[in-house]
Amino acid sequence: MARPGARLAAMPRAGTESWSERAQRVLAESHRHSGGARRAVVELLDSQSCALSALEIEDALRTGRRRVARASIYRILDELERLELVQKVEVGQAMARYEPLRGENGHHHHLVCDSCGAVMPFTDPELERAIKKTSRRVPIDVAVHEIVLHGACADCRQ
Amino acid sequence: MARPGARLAAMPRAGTESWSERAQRVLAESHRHSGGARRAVVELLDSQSCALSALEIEDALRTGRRRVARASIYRILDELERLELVQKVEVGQAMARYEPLRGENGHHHHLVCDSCGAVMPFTDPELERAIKKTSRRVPIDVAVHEIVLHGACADCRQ
DNA sequence: GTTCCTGCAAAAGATTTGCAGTGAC
DNA sequence: GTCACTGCAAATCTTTTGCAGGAAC
Repeated sequence: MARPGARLAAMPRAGTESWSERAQRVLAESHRHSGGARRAVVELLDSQSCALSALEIEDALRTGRRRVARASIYRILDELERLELVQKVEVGQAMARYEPLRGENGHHHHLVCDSCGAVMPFTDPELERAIKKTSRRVPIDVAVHEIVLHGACADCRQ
Repeated sequence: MARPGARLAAMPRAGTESWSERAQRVLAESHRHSGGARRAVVELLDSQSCALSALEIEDALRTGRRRVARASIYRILDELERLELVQKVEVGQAMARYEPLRGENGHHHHLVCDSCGAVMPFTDPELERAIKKTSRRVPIDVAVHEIVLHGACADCRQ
């Protein structure tokens, strides 16, 4: 998984760097060459507020910035995950979603409407405290946690 | 020797029936015919303490009770999910897992070792209270919640 | 010139679907 | 006998891999 040092390298410097800038920097530090596909994916991810699937990224890039091959998207997302720049989120839709890891501030969890498939972010400090406490007493070294609430959204409820 | 309750056990009522019995009953109520594949899957699920993937179920049934076709397993799991007898659990291993919904008592969440892939159940009443409170204030009608803690298990930590 | 990104195509793995045979009623 | 459950095979969908061409250094 994560390489030793990757976590430190991913730490924001002065707190002034945007996620996109930090991602570009960390990528540059761990690669010899730097191509356009990675930049396109990073910039797209940074412009989103919530998780995207690989196929949504392919679609968005095809009609937008710069076409990027599907295989490259998967490879880039894999790399970003290894560097702890994005988190893979599974919300039970038969495909993975990916979103930037922006540190404490951007940390959130997900609501999923099982009817229309909408995915929305939410935050809750109290829940966060509870889960941190739980993480200390379970028999694994918890690196990340994921909470998904499933139900019917306002539009689908009626 | 007289077994107190034996008669009751033979005539299950709402609060005393096992998950397997309830599942069989609900299935019978919503189907015209009843075949052996469904029974085999339900009994296998009932004998497990944690979530199984469709392919693990196929494997376990092939070497055990009764061979069941993969397509049938997926159809049966789908049906059990629709009837709210099982919950589909996504822990980020590129395949779905399924486990019986046993109500308050059996309710639990999951620890996943990202290194070896092990999946373990855990419970936490305080976390449960926190999540119930959260569920009331989010913009969807929460039906089920899912918490997954990722990390390294004791064996993989070294 | 060398290295390594990237795109393309094929492969792999999980899940779904179509259809025919068998078993339940 | 009829209808529905089940098995088999093929199709679909997401993700991964192998390889060759081209871009970055």
